[in-house]
Amino acid sequence: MKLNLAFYQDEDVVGLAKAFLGKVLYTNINDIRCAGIITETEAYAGITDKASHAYGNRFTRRTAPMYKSGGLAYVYLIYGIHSLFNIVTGPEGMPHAVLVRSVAPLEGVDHMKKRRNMQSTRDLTNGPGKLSTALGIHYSHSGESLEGTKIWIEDRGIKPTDHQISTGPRIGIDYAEEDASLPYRFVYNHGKEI
DNA sequence: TATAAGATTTACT
DNA sequence: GTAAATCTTATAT
Repeated sequence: MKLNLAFYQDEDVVGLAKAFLGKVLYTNINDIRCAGIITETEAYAGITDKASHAYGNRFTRRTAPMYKSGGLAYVYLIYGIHSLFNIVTGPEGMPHAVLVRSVAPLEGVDHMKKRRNMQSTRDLTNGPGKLSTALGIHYSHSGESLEGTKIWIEDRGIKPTDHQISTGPRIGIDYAEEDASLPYRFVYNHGKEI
């Protein structure tokens, strides 16, 4: 039930960011298997998006995976401390990516707690740096294929309804000027009946 | 080589 | 609510 490559290679990165809500992110790192339901995403739309690392067709060793065809991980270090996990989408040469900001713990919860040095599941994976730590994702995994055995995404039949999804501007990108207010952030209000 | 700044989290006041 | 932690990357000398 892994998502196939065609799913990732859609050109509509904003639509895809929404479509990833409810999908399940799996990792199998150091022989430890963990999974979480994706509950918050942000779209980063290629070379025209001032919030994107690939804005203005900027190509560096860090951003190189974004330019490949969809279905890879783009992971980078922020503030010297946290690895942030992104899904590379779109066809080759079009540097679209979807940042996973939050997941709900599903499998391997004890291992996640251990990695995060926590006792309860509260706030275990509700932030981009937190979920990477919990799932064992490190910036050295950047460029890793999502068709491989370390990191992948499955459809487990969880489908948020429209009234369970909230939309809003992206977080922490004040530098992006007018693009900072674009409604590219999607939240799955999972477990709540509104 | 040097410098500034960051898709954040956590601990402290 | 405010600030410190911490280091790679991008950009400039």
